[in-house]
Amino acid sequence: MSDDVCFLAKELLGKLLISRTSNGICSGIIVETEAYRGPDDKASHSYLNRRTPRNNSMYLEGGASYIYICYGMHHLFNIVTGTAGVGHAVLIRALEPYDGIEIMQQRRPYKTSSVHLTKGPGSLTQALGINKSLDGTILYDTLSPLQLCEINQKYRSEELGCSCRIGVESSGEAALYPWRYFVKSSPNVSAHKKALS
DNA sequence: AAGAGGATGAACT
DNA sequence: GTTCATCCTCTTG
Repeated sequence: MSDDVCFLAKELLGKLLISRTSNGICSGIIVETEAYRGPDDKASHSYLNRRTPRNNSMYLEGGASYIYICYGMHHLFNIVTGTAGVGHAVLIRALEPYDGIEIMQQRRPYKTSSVHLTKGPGSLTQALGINKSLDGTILYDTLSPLQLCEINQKYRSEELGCSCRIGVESSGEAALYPWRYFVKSSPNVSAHKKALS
């Protein structure tokens, strides 16, 4: 279906993201995502199938990670969803801390409450120790430093919301696409347009 | 070679 | 709600 990456962005809510580093294991439940849909989405780095050294891993087979640096200082973590050569990806915007919370707190330089620990795309990567060296990682391998995992967390459709995406105002019509998905009740979801559904 | 702008977060008013 | 830290990446010349 043409809305595949959007469908998957919603499906990823409730999945567990696990990070394994020399500091230990920690994980969080995905509660906020955004879909970026390949060549026809002006807000996507893969708009018009553009290829640069930065976005190369967006064109990997689905199940890989795409990690890049935003504003020169924040690492943003995406899950590639398309077939090889198609630049579809889902940005992970927020997690609910699940395991290894003390490790995450140690990684966060500011004294943040546990709510803020993994709230926001730049925050969660810092909490899980995600950086560019993990770009292109295969996420379904059980020994991977980054693994996506099914736990039995299901949400009813009325528990989920959607809105337009954050920080893409300059992308014209694409800024209006309702491709941000989130768990309404989660305190870890950014407040931005949380009320829309 | 240079410049503009960016899928942000934290602190402060 | 506003401001600014901070620097990488892409585009243009």
